[in-house]
Amino acid sequence: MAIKKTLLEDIANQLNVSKTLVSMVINGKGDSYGISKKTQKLVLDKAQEMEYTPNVFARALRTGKSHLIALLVADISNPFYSNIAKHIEKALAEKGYNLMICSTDEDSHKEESLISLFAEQQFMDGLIIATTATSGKYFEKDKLQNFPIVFIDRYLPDIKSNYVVANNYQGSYELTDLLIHKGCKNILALNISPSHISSLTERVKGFKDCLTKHGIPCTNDNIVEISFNNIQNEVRKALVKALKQPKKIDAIYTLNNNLATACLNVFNELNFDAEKEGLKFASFDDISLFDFVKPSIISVSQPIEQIGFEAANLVLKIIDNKNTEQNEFQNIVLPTSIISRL
Amino acid sequence: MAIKKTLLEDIANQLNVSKTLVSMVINGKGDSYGISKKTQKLVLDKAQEMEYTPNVFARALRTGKSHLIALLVADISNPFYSNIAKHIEKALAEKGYNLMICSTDEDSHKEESLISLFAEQQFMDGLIIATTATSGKYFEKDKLQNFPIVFIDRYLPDIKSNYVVANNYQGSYELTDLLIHKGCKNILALNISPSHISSLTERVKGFKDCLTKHGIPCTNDNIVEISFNNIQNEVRKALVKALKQPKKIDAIYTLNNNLATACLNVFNELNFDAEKEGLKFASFDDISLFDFVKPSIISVSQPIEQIGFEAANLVLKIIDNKNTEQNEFQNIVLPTSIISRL
DNA sequence: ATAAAAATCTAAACTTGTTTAGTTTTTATT
DNA sequence: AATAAAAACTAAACAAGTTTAGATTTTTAT
Repeated sequence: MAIKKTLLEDIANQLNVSKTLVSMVINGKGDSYGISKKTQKLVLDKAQEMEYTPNVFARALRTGKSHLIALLVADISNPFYSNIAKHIEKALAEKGYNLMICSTDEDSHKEESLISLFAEQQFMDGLIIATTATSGKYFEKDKLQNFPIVFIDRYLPDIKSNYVVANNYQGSYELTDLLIHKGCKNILALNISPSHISSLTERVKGFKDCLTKHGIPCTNDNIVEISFNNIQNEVRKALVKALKQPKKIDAIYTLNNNLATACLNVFNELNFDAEKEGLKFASFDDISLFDFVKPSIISVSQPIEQIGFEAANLVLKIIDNKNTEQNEFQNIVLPTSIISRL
Repeated sequence: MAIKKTLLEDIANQLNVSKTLVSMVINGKGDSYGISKKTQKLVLDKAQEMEYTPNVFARALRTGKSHLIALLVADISNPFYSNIAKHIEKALAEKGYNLMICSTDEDSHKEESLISLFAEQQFMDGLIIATTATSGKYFEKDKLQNFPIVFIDRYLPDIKSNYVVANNYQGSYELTDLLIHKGCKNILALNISPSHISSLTERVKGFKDCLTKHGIPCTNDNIVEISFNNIQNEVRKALVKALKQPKKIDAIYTLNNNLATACLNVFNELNFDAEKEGLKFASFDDISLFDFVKPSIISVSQPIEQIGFEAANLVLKIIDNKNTEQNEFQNIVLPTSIISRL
């Protein structure tokens, strides 16, 4: 029924040569191993004729290289991650690597078991990860020491590592600055938990520092934390509470795109017209559809294409350098831009 | 430097048993091979202690099963696909399978070379694909005959296959019907090319059939085709042309979400207020942010979660049935729903 | 105590490539 | 023509598991 796959040996038998020779030629090492041009052509032609495709597993088993890179993110349906994924995939494909994408659901146990599956026993040649880990402890285990890992979006401040991130502090600072210049004095920031991840702590810091610089006090009421697994309900509760406080808030700043969407939903539910109420709406992370959303959204746009490109190339570079035992960590911080829409 | 990985043999040596035995126990076949409970516990404990993880490649090479499923879509950054991907991944993970996602960019050459890489030599145990192929010819080649493939979103009418799709005809018909009931008489539909794919032809058919039923003529001017690689420019051209036609259009219906976004962009560019102009805006594919977009969008929402779930389970079912040579193709067509937002 | 039966375990083959260490063939040199 | 050097090629080991066929050991029955 199923057609038998062509093996190296089948080609070798047809041509009366050794499978060693066939392997060498197929891998483009014919010249360096001194295989005559004539024989090389014979092999290549026969391989094509028999539609030979190498068995990925046999090759990976022997060479220890799978040409697979894993991408671990909290949620591949988040446009921020799916767009990064697209650009990573593209950059990797150009170098003959394939990408394997998995979601961790912001669950560090799931993250660890995926890393264990992928990194140990060299299933993957490398890993690009938006980690949900609290600390770098897990990444310090012996078995991961020599494994190429590039952190994106978030890094772990307590360990040295390779990472590619946006300048979250700067972006958040600038956005806050813009709001203040537009006259906002009582901004409600919505943060998401787990909030220990670096991108969020830096956004919070940028927000607070900017308020401080402008002499605006920042109380506990100014930053509310929403849990990842119950966004919609908690945002509703937070907004309802904030909107009926005596000291009127004049801006809402959501610290990522999930929160922004949840906020918009609540506005709809409550039939709340932010623009009419003189409330500015701002968010970290830009989505293309934000251009058409009401109320208009002031946002911080991350250099998504560049993050993907840099991450892909960095992980490949580390893989190449693996033998040379170079141990210098690369930290790439990319600038964000404000999209003001006003 | 790098810590040596634990092998089956290491465990066997430590316990003075054969690696055969260790393999059996680790794979949960201890009982069926009559390994004593005591020995099983010893092995399991030692494996845990030594942090054993099997080499995926050696296992896959010997068993011919990788526990990997590939998902091929045109563009993983399209929210429709990334959301499906998320649900597929979830359903597969529950059964111990991992998902590998790749983009084809609507390029059938890229699609074929990925399929060749994945399907031949059993790199993947199965494939879920939103194909960009024009015909089923490629999928009829001998080497793919016994390979588990599930088509999603689009199927190929000229071959028998397993597929999970939304009822594109019905959804499009209902949407058109709604527009007509709202008084629209001259609807401009924007289609995307390559337009041969089944989801689009059926949406077009639903659109046309509904017009016909209502006695509304459908001319060439009513359906404009936009090419995937130049969406923004071509949509602009099409809209500019349509808007200055003598016979005023009273609705725009984009046949997928990419076109909807492009349209919105053009509205912005032209400073065109569709609602003020009495123009209804409708689209196949719903995105959550559509809830907040101006102009408001009438849309057809596909059962994304269900598509993902069904596709994942179908491919696993085919894999299970592979031995039993069952050859009945499953065709799952799921209902859509209209989101009217008016 | 001993044969038969049941329980427990293992040596070696096998999966399909890549690589090492070498052999055979051809060409060049004296 | 004999020898050295270069060119072209190959046998066998190897990667790390799984599986087959069979070997021990233990238990049961007489």
